[in-house]
Amino acid sequence: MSKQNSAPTMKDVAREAGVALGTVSKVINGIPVGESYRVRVEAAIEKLNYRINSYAQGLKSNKTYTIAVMVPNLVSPYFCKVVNCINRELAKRSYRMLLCATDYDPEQEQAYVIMAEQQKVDGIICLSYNPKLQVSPQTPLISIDRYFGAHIPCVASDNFGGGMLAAQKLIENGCKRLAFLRIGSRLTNEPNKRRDGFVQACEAAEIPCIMKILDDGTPYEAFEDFLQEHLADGKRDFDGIFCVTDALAHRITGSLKKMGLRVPEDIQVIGFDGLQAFGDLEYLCSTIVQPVEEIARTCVELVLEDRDAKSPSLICLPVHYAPGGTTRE
Amino acid sequence: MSKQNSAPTMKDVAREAGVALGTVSKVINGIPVGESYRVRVEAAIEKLNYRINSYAQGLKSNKTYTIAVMVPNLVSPYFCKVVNCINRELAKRSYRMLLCATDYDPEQEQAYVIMAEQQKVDGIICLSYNPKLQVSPQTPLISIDRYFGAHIPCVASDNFGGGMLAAQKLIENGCKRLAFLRIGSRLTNEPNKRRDGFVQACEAAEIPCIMKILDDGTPYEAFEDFLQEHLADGKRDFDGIFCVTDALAHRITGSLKKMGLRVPEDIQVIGFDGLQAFGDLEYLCSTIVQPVEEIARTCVELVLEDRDAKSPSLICLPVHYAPGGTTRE
DNA sequence: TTGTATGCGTTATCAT
DNA sequence: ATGATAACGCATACAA
Repeated sequence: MSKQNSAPTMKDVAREAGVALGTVSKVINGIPVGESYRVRVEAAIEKLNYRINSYAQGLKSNKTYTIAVMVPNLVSPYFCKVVNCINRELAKRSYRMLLCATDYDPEQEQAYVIMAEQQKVDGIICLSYNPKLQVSPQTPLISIDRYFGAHIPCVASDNFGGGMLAAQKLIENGCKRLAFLRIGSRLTNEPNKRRDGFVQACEAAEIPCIMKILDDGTPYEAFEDFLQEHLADGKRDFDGIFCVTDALAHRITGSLKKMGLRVPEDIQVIGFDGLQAFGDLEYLCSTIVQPVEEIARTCVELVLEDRDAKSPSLICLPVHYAPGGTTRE
Repeated sequence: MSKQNSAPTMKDVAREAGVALGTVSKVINGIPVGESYRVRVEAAIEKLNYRINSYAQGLKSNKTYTIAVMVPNLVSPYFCKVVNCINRELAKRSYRMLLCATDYDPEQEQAYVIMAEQQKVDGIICLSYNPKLQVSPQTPLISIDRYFGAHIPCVASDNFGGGMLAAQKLIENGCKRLAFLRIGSRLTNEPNKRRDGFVQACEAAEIPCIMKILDDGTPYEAFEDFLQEHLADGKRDFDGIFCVTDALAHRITGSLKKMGLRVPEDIQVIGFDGLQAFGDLEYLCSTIVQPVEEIARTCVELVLEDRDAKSPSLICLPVHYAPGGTTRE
């Protein structure tokens, strides 16, 4: 199915209306013209079903009303939610969204950046942990969850505070010894602060805390070994677990049940993200909820902001706790 | 953050390399030029960090290498998976994707179509049940899951076959009386055929079958009343349920458990879609799996296909069954 | 207030 | 093989 040619242009409209090209342009852009002219032009537009050519417009005005949004994929519900919210915020402002799914591949990320630059997007919102990402400074760039440098605003949840909150909630609910579980990129990024907050709150409460941190790519089974080691045969090295994401909390809860442990009666589990079944039903586990709508709104506001207004380099938005059945409330 | 001006143009490259504009264009487009010229031009491109301007290119060539993809949202995991797969297929072919989330709102859908036309996209892939959607015939359009007419190719799963398969599997697993549950748009669309296939297979096997079909917007509780009515106090009007989607199967399973019924021991449940937890873990329920990758690939192939090659008006792709713990295997 | 002419960055046609 | 030049569709400065 290839495109048919010959969509009507402004010139066609002008001829149809019997006016000059410039007049048509003025009508379209809301610049006052004589009433009778306006009516004729509008009629011609209607009659020919004229649509302005954004490519000609963009070429001329050097403004494309398009933002590129880069995420690893649309498999993880968190990324989906981020993209969904950003899409809404952009649509509100009549901006278009170019979606770039990178599959965590630095080469694809870089390729998408080049594409976006060629495409003359008005900005890029990117969720990437690739420290070597090169973006020419001409293109406004907003990062989610990773701090690239003072010149690139980063928007994130209050990961540190969220980690603290997780520890506090577990302790409130009666836990005496805690564990922190994480798998993911070892690269510095904002979500890594979840651990720091968690540890600090444990220390403040004088509650012991064990860590198990796996590098990306390690098979999940390593966690099951860890659980066996600390919880098998009635051993209880800890009675509360904070998982770095809801996805991990979900799998860990499954493993615990397979071991014959009851959640939340024997062990309580808290995740992070605030994911819901099918995006809008119950929480998958007790969790620290990220303010995704606010993150999206902030990113969009920043990326569209006038460059002169110097943006903050890091914005952390508040999280909250939501019970989801894996803690004793 | 507004864009800085003055990205280098072909003219700058030509000046830097000391050649004519046309020569630069040829180098970029792989048209043979003298070796020494090529080298100089490439060096200049590198030095200036030149990026071709897609807007100028698109204006000139009337080809934008952009496809608009319209879905209701990125909340439902099924839509996310569709978008994810289409994105991959487009990226493979160096096409860009303009994402349009419509929220099921016909006005937004129509607005997005107009936007896409202005944007001179090379085609639209749309998942919409809006029967009144107007798309000018110049823009190649492919529909997912809804048949609009012979001139608009529709790509869908074999919903009828999937419905049959669901009945067959329930019967194979020992069910004697079945039920079909559905909620959603009453408008004619491909997924409605799931019921027809299910009914036909029940009739062929001489198995009785009860339906409960709710209009969009009806509160979910109507299903719980239905279940009470037919299954409370040891009554067993049916022992197998086919739900029109995994999302519904998930909720129904929860309701059954709340009623004290065991799944799959007392009642077996099959859904439709093939959704997995976090997009890549276990199935949420026993299910008829849609071939989303193939659907995506087919849509992309069709939308990019030469218009002269007259496309089929309906393509149904085969589904398969996957056990997911809500049936007795 | 209306119309004309020029240029945005690229491609393609045409002489050279 | 290379370089000058004319479109593509729109916006705008400027002339009428």
